[in-house]
Amino acid sequence: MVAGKSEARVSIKDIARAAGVSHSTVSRALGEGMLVNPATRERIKSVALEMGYTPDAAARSLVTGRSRTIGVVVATIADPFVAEVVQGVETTAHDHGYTVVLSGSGSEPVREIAAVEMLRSKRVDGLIVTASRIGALYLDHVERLGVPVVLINNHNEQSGHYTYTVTVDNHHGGLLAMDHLLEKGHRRIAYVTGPADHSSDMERLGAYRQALEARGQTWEADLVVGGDGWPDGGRRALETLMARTQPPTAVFCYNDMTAIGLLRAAHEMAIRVPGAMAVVGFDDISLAAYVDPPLTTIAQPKFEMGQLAMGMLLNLMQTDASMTARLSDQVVQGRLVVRDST
Amino acid sequence: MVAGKSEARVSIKDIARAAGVSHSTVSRALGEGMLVNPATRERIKSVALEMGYTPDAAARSLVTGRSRTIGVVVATIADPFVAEVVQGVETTAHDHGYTVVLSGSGSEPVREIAAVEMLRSKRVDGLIVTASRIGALYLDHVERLGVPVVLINNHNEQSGHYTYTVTVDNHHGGLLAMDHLLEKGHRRIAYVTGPADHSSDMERLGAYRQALEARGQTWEADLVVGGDGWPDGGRRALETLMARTQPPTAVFCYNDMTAIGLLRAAHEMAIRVPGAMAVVGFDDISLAAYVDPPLTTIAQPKFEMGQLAMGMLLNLMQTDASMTARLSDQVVQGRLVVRDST
DNA sequence: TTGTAAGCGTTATCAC
DNA sequence: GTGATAACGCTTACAA
Repeated sequence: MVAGKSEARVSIKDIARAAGVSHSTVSRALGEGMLVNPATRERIKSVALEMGYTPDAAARSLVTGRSRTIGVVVATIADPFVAEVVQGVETTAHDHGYTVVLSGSGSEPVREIAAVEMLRSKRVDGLIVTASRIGALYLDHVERLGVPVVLINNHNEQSGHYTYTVTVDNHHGGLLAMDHLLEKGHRRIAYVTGPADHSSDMERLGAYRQALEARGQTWEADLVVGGDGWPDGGRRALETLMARTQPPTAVFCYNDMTAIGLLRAAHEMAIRVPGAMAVVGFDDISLAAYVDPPLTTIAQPKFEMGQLAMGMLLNLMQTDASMTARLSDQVVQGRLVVRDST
Repeated sequence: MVAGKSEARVSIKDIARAAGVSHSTVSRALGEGMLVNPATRERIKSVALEMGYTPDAAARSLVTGRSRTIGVVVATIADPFVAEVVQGVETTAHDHGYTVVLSGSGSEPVREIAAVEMLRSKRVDGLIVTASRIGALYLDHVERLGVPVVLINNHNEQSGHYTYTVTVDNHHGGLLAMDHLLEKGHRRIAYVTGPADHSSDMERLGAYRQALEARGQTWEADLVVGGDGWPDGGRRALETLMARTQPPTAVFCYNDMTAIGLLRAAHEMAIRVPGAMAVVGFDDISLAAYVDPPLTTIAQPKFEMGQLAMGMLLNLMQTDASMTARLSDQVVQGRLVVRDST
């Protein structure tokens, strides 16, 4: 508690007074590339340190027009996949002097709009969005922020000048999963979907169909059942599947959460995995290795995707907005991780 | 894309010009309780809406001295427990017009200090911290922010005027877990610790010992083994435990992550759970119900704890700093959730 | 190399 | 009820 707990905020002017210079000299001395007498610069710096000075971001932002802040919009941070991506974003942001404003939407349009309005008010320099469904209406709202936007695992249906994407190659990943199952000899394979209208779900489903057709099989509508991206959806999906006249011997799930719920339901219904039913997920969330049996899945480089998204955003933010040399959307590859569920 | 995508930011002055009033009238009209002619207020409001006006938080913050922003410092958002708490914080914050700045420290002191410096610069109005270990040095740094701080699941060793806590009753929770095990007839019960020096770990361990002693048993140092709060720590702990001359028949784990790793190791070592070994965790993370066997655990009201912490912070922030009617630290009770691992 | 002055978008204090 | 005017803390021409 000793000293240092000065009640009053110390400003650049206070330092100027204490160092016997003008406040603009202080500003220059504390800045990077500006020309100041090395001697006075050192003096000013030490005075600043002594007085416990911290620049006021708001004041700086007001004049520079840049906040060194980015917004991150997620459906819910309680989704393990999202959390890992955000960690990648946050780490990279901090390494480059950017601050992250987190905004959960719960997928509710109202909250999403409110969140964007708040970010607009905060004058964020960029935006990273991983909310599950990016409606056209919402994207329009986002575009009006006038700042670069990077979407993670979402298709950029409407190609604005400002929005870019980082996505896992869902088609490739889906093929990896299906080929693995097919190679294991499975012929009746089901697919459990994710949340409706999510582009990554549609692509994974597309790969599912294509893999089947490539083997001369036709996909049966009966074997594609709806999930929601959460364990309960997987549990219900299995119940539906087992009620079919001819249940599948394997199931490819939209994501690990779905697969994990399905695994548990299988256990309760005394369906041996992988003996009676093989299951593969998508994401490779950290707990996938700890369920029983450990889950075979398509690993997404989550942390790296966050880093990549933030890296793109950094580029977009420093690039002169007029220089519209369109960066290319980034696609990363998933990796098949074989564990014991197949 | 139509209209509306005005390149230039529209300010209060632009509205004033368009509405034929002074900028201060606009400010009043847009504000809540100020007296303005109802007619002009409506006119101004509609002009503002039409022009797509959004107030500049930085400018406002500069003059009011409040940023309507709070900082949330976590060790890692990839911890499911943390993520759920943060969700509670974020939801409540947004409901009250506050923005959340997220800062991950990775438990590295350097990053933690850097994070605090950044928050200081951003002039956050308050801080919520769930980083695992709050060293005295760090707390000192935090205190110098001069804003209220709420610690989650951390003891407030150093009682500053500004720091309060929200904690689960670790002792009670630990007793719940132990009593459950004891009632099931277990006599050789082990405890797997969490990260070193974490107050919640020490309290849970304290409860472990007390429960044993209350039954006239002495606790054996051999049965308390070190974990780290993550699955691998649990796995290693079980290996250590099974190497003892007389292994335990039950184990109480610092948290669910630890328990889940231990469960997996048990499976691999062909140790039947709960038959040969009962295990109970702490936290009730969402996946606890999905491992095999579903984990018996002490549920913490994570979301509510986040809400509570944010609620306290809201109080502290609006309360005149001088009015030091010390709010009391909040302690919430855990709940025993019996599943199949015991 | 340094100081003076203007201005970023608000709110707040005065007069009128 | 409304309009000047002065801050808030900073960066950035422009002068000296």
